[in-house]
Amino acid sequence: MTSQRRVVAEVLDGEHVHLTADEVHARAVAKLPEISRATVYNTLGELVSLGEVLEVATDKRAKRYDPNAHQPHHHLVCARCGAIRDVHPTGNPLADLPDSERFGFTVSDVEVTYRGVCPNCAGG
Amino acid sequence: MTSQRRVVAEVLDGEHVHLTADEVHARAVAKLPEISRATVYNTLGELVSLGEVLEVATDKRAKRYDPNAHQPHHHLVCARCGAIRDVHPTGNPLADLPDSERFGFTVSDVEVTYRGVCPNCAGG
DNA sequence: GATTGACTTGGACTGAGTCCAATGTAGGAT
DNA sequence: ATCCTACATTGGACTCAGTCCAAGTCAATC
Repeated sequence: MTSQRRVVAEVLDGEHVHLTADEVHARAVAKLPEISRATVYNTLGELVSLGEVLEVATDKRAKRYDPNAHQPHHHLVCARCGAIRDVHPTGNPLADLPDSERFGFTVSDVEVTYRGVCPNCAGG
Repeated sequence: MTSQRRVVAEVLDGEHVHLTADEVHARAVAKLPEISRATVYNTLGELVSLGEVLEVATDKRAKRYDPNAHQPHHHLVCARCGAIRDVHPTGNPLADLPDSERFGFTVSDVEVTYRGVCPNCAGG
């Protein structure tokens, strides 16, 4: 493990962060001025492969990186400001997909994104 | 309504299509050779605003446009080849999000994406 | 101290999408 | 039928996120 990778891992440390790659890069630069974007992308890619970090694509702009990979959860996104909260719905959506709706697929994963308006945006 | 818009609407006609904007453009060009990409994007954007077509962002590449907007449904995506099927799970995931997990948001919508491997990719 | 191989760098490149000024056109007014 | 005008279309430049690659760096090994 190199100093660059350590810095990227440190940036992602913390529970409720959902940073874009560029935001990760910006924060990494603050700690290690000459780290490059390419290295940040490489390291994020490795962390994702290792299962340490999740990619979330809640908006259609940049992917976000979610360090809370070990507790399964879904996301609630504000349609106005883009704020993201981790949420834990009851029930298991995988169980809600009957065999007749699986078309022979081996279904392994489900991703749920709730959309709405956050109190800040609603209040203003 | 102009001929360009008619052509875009025609391309999207059909139940189980999930085309990217470029694919829509390619098919539109086959019917109306000089239609531009910008017009295809404009028209798709309007159809989305009108609620006639849904944007789906199942992979991290191009958005796809789903003309099946009037029957609520979710998507099942093959992790290998990207094939997309419309699915209709039982249950209502909105009801599965308790108030305590809404953080004051006004939640209006939920999007569920199942991932797995399709029979083609599994068999090969 | 030289070799090695993995890691990093920066810049060029790609793909998807947006923006904008110039041009074209549908369809109502005359 | 012709004219007008507001709106639609065009194409090209631009942005943004991300990938690729050749060259450079570094640490551990021989």
